[in-house]
Amino acid sequence: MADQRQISKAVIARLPRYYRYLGELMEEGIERISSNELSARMKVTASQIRQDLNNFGGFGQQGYGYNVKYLYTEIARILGIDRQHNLIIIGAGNLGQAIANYTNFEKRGFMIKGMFDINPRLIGLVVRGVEIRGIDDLEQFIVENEVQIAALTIPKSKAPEIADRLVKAGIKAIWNFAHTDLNVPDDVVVENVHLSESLMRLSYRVCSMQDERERKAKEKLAKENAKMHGQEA
Amino acid sequence: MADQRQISKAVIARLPRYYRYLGELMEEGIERISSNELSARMKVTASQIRQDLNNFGGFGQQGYGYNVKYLYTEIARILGIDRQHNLIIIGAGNLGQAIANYTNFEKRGFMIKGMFDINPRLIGLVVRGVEIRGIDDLEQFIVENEVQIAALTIPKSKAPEIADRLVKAGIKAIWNFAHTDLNVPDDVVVENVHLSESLMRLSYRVCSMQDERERKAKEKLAKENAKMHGQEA
DNA sequence: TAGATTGTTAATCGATTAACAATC
DNA sequence: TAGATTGTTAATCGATTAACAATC
Repeated sequence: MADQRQISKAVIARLPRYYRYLGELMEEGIERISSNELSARMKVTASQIRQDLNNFGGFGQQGYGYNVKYLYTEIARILGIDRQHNLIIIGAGNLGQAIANYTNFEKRGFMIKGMFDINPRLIGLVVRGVEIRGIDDLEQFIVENEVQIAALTIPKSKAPEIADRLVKAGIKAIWNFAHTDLNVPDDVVVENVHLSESLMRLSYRVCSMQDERERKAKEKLAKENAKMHGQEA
Repeated sequence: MADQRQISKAVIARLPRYYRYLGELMEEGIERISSNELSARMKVTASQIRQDLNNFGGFGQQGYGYNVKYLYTEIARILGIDRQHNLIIIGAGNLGQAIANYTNFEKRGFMIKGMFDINPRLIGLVVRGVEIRGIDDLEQFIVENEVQIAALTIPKSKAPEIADRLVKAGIKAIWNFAHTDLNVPDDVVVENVHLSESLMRLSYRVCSMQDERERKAKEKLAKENAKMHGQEA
């Protein structure tokens, strides 16, 4: 039931993707799937799928494969999305509202209990049934509503201070969209979503793709040139 | 000048973080830094820093360390953020607008040329000087404005169809926020930002932290119990 | 039973860390 | 020059892939 020894970060990172594909299989009405078939769909090796899943126990059956529905619920359990998580959003700008409006989060057990902002013009507004509050009420609200997770969608300048307040108020995890790293105690989880870093990685890949294209084009040209001269000679 | 052999994905993933820290060092007015000092700040090994940077050439100097400003501009060059990238945003909801409103992207050379949506009530609105257009104009706009990158902030149901249109129109990269994987040719870059997967990873980590806490508490209790009985005997 | 496919061990590959000679 | 710190090679560690016996 409890997770045995330390599972590698790479495995955890892949689990949600398995979960997504299993959900799609269920929608397609597929009842069972072999690691080989899933491997073809997901473009990972069948070996990796079996290895990954076996970190948590044997969910398959020799000669049969995996039962889609069973595996789906098991992964949900492993990820902890079969339980309810109370969540607040700090920063009610576009990003905060985007998160508030994504209904699927609630399907996965992430209940948005409140939103907070310092902008007086936003305070009092209601987004998807959730009222935007002033940041002063933060600590009390966290305790009263048993909030475990805070999404931090505020500018980086305010982030460290708010993070400290969240930690002191007993928050268990911070979903950090601020463009900075946070210093928190070891037992507080920080999951970073650094969009600017993601965009830079994309930039790198675009540029190296471009470089490769140019290199190949040059190579081709050189080859053709050599051939031409060969014909002339 | 051109990147030599294939650099590992892990190294690329770390570059933007180096860039961020170097930017902060510059703001603090620090001119030079050793791999050891940087290692302490960033909480990675000095060895890894030197190894990473040396993939792209020797930016440091023995006995001195690294010149912050020089390294900063070199990493910018490697990441390709010293050049201009023309970008469009498809999907002008909260997430699309959040991206449009993040001014730092433009500082890094990402120019938001246009926004698109199917919602007629959004079409014609202007976000940060960028007009929201109907999706019909997509192909023509991409060609006329030499758009290289498209941020896809639309529901997953529409994503594959739009991705196809983008590819046919000659887009070089897709920054994909839709909750699905995209099938594109090998020479089109896809950088995924799957927020729901990020939140599930956070969920896993919160739960296993909780498990660990409980395990430790139980252990402690057992030990204390044993001690008590020892005293009694 | 025979065929299929898992669970799991062993082999390979790649990434990180340690160590140190080169050199500023 | 002596001290500091890089660049780079070697050693270690971890993750992925291959292979196959177990078993449904």
